[in-house]
Amino acid sequence: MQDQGLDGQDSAILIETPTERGHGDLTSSFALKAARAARMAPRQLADRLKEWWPAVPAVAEVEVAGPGFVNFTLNTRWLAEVVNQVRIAPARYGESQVGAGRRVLLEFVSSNPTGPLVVVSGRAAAVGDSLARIMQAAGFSVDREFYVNDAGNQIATLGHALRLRLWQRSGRDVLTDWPDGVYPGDYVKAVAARFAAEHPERAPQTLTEADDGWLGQYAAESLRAEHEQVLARFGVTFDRWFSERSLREERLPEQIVERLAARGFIEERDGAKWFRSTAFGDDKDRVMVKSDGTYTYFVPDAAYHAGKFDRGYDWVIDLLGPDHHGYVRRLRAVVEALGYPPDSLDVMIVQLIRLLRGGEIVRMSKRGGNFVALEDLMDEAGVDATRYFFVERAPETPMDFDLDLAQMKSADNPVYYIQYAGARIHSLLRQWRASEPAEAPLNLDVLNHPAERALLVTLARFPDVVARAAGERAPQLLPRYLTDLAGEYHAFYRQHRILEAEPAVRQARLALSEAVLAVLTRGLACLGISQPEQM
RNA sequence: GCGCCCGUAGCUCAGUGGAUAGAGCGCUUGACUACGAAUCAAGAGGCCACAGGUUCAAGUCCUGUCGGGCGCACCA
Repeated sequence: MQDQGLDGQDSAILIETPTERGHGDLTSSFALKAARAARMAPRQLADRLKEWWPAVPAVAEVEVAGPGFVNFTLNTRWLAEVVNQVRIAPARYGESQVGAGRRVLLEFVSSNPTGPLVVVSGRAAAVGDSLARIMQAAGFSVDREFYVNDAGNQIATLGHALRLRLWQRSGRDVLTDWPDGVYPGDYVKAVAARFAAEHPERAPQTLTEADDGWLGQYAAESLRAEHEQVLARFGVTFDRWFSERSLREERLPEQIVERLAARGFIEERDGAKWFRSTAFGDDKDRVMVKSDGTYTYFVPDAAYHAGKFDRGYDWVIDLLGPDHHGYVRRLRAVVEALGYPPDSLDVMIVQLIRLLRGGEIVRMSKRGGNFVALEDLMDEAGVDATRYFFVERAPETPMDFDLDLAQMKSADNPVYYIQYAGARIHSLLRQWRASEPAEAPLNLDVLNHPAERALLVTLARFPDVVARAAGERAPQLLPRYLTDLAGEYHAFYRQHRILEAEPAVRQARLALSEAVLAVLTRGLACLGISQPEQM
C-alpha cells in the first residue's frame, strides 16, 4: 500500500458479495476507487493487487475482471468447513460480537392503554422484537421497554367511558346521548363486565364524574394487561413496562424543566414556559408549562427520554408511529440540551399499514370504534405469517397488508416457502434415522457441485447478515436471506439425491442439510417465527 | 405552506456509488412408477416518474418539477 502511495486508503478496501453469479464468491471494487490516488489505470492497479495477494488458504483464485474488479473464488474445502462450524453449536451459529456488549434500550409499541392493540402496533411489535433478537445475536445487550401512557386527560376520558358502560349494564340508556370524544368502542363493555365482577359493592348508579379518574386507571390497567397478553401470544415480551404515572409521582417532569432551565434553555413568554428547541434545529420553540400552570404531554416524554440515558444506556432506540414524526426533532433537542451525545438517540418511524380486504381499503379509526385489532389479524393469518409480513419490508416505508393474501395458507405466502424447506429436511432426517443408518466418516470435500457450493457460500454469509441487520437496524434483511437459503436448498434437493447417494456423499449431504436446517431455524427464530417439523 | 415516507417488470417489492437492474406473484412451456410437486427448470415482460447536476462510474448522491401516502396544536 505504502509503496504505491496509497496511505490512508485502507478503509476503502471493501469486500462485498457480488450481485451476479460468475463474479466470484467475493468481489472488490477497490482498484476502481483507488486508481486516482495511485495515479494508475484501474486495471493495472488490480493486476498489481492480484500479484501481491498473499497466499491465503481460503482463497483459491484471484481474478481481475471488467474495468478493474477483483474477484475472489474461495477454496471449496475451506468453505465446506462452515458445515462443521454450524454443527458444533447449531443454536448459536450466526452470533457475533460486533455489538461488544453495548447497552441498548429499545422502546417500541407503547400504545395508549385506551383501546385494543391495532395492526400498526403489531408492526411495531414485530419489528421491535425482531430487532431486539437480532441485536442480541450480534452481541448487543438489549432491553425492551413499553412506555405506558397511564396518565393525563385521556385516562379520565377512558374512565368516563367505563362509567357509561357500567350505567348501561344497570339498564340505563347511554347510547342516545353518547358524548363526543368518549371512547365508543365495544371493548369498554368487557372492561365494565370485569369491573362489575371484581367490585360488586360499587353500584353503578352511585358513580359520578368524580369517579372517572380512578375508573380510568382501572380501565387503563385492564387494557394494558390485555396488551401484555396479546403481545405474549404474538411472541413479544418486554423487560419493563414503564408507567408514565409513576414517572409523574416521582416528580420527574418538574426536574426535567429545572434541568433545562439551569442550562438556560427555558424561556418565559406569554405566561408560559417554552423550551428553546430552535437552538437545536427545531422549527419552533415548544411549550412545556402552559399558561394555566399544567404541563404539556411533551414534558413527561422528555423526562422519560432523559431518564433512559440516566439509567446508563449507551444507545437508545425508539420505534414511533408515523403520527409522532414531527416530534423527533424536539426529543433530540432535549437529549442534546442536557449534554447527552445526540447520536445515541435513534428514532425509527414505523410507517402506516393500509389493510386491504377484497381489494378495498379498510378504514381504521380508534375514535370511531372501527378498527382492526391485532388479535383479529393473528386469528385470521396466524402468528408466523403476520410477523413475517410485518418484518418483510423496511419499517420506515408504508405498506399494504392484504388480508386475503395473509390468510391464504398457500404457496403465495412466502413464509411457507421457507418453512417448507426446513420441514423437508426434518422429514429427510426422520427417514434417515428410521433406516438403521450405516454411518460413514464425514468428508466434506465431496460437496463440490454448484448447488452445494452455493449453499456453502450462503451459510457462510449468515453471521454477516445478522450483524448488518443489527447495525443498520434493518430486520428486513433476514426474510430476504432466508428466502435465498430456502430457494437454494429447494434447487439442490431437486437436483441431487441424498439418502440414495453413495455413503460418503450421502453423509456429507446429510451434514449439509442439517446445517441448512439449523440456520433456517435460527434465522426464523430471530424473527419470532417457528420452524415446524411437519406441515 | 412546511416536514417525513414513497414513485423500479402487469401486481407486490429488493437493489451496500460499480460489471448485462433482480425476486415473488401472475402469464407461457417443461419436470414425480423419485428422500415432501407447499417444489424445481426454462421463457416472455423495464425511457429505474421527469429534468438538470456531481462522478472514471448514478436506480443509488445533490437541486428542481410532477404524482401518491401521512403528519402539522399552549391536544394526548
